[in-house]
Amino acid sequence: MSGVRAAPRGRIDKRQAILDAAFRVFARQGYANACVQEIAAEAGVAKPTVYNHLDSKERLFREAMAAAAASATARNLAAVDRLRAPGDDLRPALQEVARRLLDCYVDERSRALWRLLNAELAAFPDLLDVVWGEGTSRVTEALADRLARLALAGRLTIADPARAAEQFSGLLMGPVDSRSRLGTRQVPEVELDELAAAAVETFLAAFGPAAA
Amino acid sequence: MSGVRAAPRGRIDKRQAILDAAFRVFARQGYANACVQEIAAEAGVAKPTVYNHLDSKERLFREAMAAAAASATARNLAAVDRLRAPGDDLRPALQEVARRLLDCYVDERSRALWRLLNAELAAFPDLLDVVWGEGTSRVTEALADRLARLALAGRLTIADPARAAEQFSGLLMGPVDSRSRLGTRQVPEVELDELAAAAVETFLAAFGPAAA
Amino acid sequence: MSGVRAAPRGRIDKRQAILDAAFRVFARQGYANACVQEIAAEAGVAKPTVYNHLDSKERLFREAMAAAAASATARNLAAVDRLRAPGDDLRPALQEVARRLLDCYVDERSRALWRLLNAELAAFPDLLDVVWGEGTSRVTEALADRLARLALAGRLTIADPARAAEQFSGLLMGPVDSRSRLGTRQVPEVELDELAAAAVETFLAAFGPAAA
Amino acid sequence: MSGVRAAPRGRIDKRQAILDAAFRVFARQGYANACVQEIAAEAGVAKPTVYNHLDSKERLFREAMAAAAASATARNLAAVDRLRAPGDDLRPALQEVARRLLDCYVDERSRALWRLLNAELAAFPDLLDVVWGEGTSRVTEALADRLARLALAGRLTIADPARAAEQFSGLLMGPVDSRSRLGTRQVPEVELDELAAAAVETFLAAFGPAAA
DNA sequence: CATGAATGAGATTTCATTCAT
DNA sequence: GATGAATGAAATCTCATTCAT
Repeated sequence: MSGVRAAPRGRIDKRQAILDAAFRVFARQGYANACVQEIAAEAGVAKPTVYNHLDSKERLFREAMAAAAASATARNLAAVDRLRAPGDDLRPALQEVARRLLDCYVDERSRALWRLLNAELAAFPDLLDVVWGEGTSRVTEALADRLARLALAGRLTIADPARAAEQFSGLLMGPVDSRSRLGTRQVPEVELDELAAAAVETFLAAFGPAAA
Repeated sequence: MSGVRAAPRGRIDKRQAILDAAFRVFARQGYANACVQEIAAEAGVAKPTVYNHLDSKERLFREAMAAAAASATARNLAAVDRLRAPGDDLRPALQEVARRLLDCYVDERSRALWRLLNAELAAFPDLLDVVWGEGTSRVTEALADRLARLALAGRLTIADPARAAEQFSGLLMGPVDSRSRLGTRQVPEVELDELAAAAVETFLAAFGPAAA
Repeated sequence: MSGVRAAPRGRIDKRQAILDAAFRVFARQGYANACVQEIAAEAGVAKPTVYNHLDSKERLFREAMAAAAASATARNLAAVDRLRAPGDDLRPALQEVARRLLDCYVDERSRALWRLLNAELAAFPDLLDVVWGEGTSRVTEALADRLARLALAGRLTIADPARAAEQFSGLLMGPVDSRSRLGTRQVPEVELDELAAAAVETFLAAFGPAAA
Repeated sequence: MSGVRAAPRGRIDKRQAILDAAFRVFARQGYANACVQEIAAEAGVAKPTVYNHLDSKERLFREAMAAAAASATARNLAAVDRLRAPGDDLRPALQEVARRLLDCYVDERSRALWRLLNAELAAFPDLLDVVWGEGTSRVTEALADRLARLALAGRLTIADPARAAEQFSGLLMGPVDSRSRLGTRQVPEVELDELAAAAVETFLAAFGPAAA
């Protein structure tokens, strides 16, 4: 009666609401401790409704993880994409990338995704492909691609772009893990800025144009 | 030494056996999925015996984690200790430390400890103090101490030893996570050697005596 | 004949289709295990449509059973009716009746009806009236009637026709239950012939004209 | 402390109590409708205790059925055994056998066993071997054996003992099913006597020494 | 001290049934 | 009249934990 013969928006929204609720609950409780009851309550539906949309707790978990991974990957790739047009000076571009990647990394949902992936790797080995394969490794590859371009353009001195990309990530993630104590403490913005700057400093010392 | 008013060795041994079994089972199944039954079976005792030694599943988990963390920390500290007497050339010493730390990191029990820590951080926040505080952060501090000494001796150029130590770790852990796909693939020895060499290369480019 | 103020044929057909599907599903799964969902699917309609035609699973069951019972009874009565005009020699007529009753008995749907009746007797005591009262007992009575007529005509020697009819049935059902292992094995036609012949043989030995 | 170091009678008794309760509940409600909760309550134990003794509802059912079948079979065989020493006149011996078999047949537990067997044959095909194969068919064979001996001794005229035994059973079961309306009505003792007598009457007419 | 047996609490999942379209 | 979506109720099974021996 609403004129345009409303598309089944309700169905889509509800499925999405359930997946979102599921991820939140899994993030709080872990897979085994989370109970479907609570997910349903958090999504504002009855328990069987959850089972109408997703067949089982396992499926619920996989789909919620896949969705979270996709979203995290997108943000990471967007950050790396900043290197596409670096401008005259490379350093500020690299720092911006670094800073954005740190933002991704300290993001609540990203941390949760990471924790859950580590936690359930033994029980759900295929998550590795979904979360890591389609996520982290694609980001590293994208970064490696950009670095390779810059090396070709003579703006960096890199023999193995893949390893350079891995080290760039490591220079960010290692310290931020330490400063945030595995994500249990909020790291002030200014400290993140410093982390990014320090990582780029080290990276450029090793791979900058004058290197070697 | 036994015989004369026997020390309760059997009791201690059994307790240790239970804790070992517990860690193995927790590592395989995660905390929530592990059941005390199985731990008892793996330790070769009956279920109530487990409860005689450790009051509850929670306690069992905490103690097993603490023991594993202590052992991992010891290995890490031993690796770092190699920097106490670096020899004339710094590079081989750093490479040896790097290589030993990688060995620690890819170790089965270490990976399990890490997974469990991530997994149960929300449910057992105090694990952070036990595992990270007494473990990882002490290792980083020890490394920072060594680096600071070397800087004072003019053999490295380091403004912030803590950050340098964090970056050193990051240059190792980032790539090895990537190469081992979160520990699900065995990384060949030779590749670990290369990883260590590359990390030290980058580190020295940034913090070597000639740096800046 | 259609077109002109269409009789609600479609409705009737659909109701029948649902009842047929219901009986098939109940036969396969039993009452409690059958689910309305599956019945709807087997009938090619949606679940609420089933509820539009039949108010509840219980009702669905009763009606499906009643329909199956009516159909089985009709076949049985037709078989017995063969005795209405026995011909000169009684034996072949009796054998034909026996043979047809065996056919009814080994029929897939009949066996299912029987199984379901036994299974749900406790839960649906009224099924006894519908299935047995309107079915089996009417058949036995019809048979008794025929036998009584033949006794009156001096062609059989029967004191209690009801009991004779029951024994006639027993002589068929007992052996066929045994040979078919409760209907789980197909009994070859020739074996059914023999069973019929043997039953009639025994029956005539006891109740034949020369008996006494 | 009870002197003779009590054998683990409690365990055995409890298992038996559970199986008994299970059979009673299954008999009342059917397999699917029975719930373990109720079985536990009827046995006077907690639900998990049931699962400690029998792994699953299915297992519970199978064992309860097997036990009931064994007990029923034993009674039936004992009845048939009466033919071992028939005495001078065969008729009273046959009547006694018949009468005892009827007793077995109208027994509450036997009827329940029969109903459950029919009901769950589709879901548990192997019950056929346990209940029928080890039960009904063994009884029929035992009866056939006895009849064959009597035929050899010239006291009966039987070509096919197996079929004779099946018919003997049929002559009892058919009428008693009818009179008891599938076991829902109690048949008076005197009527059972008559049924037995009538069955033997017919049987002897067909297979008595003077037959044919 | 070690253990077999028992249990209270809670988890996943299924299903008959009803709205709103 | 037919259907997709939603739900209340209940069933099986598991597990941490405690007695009694």
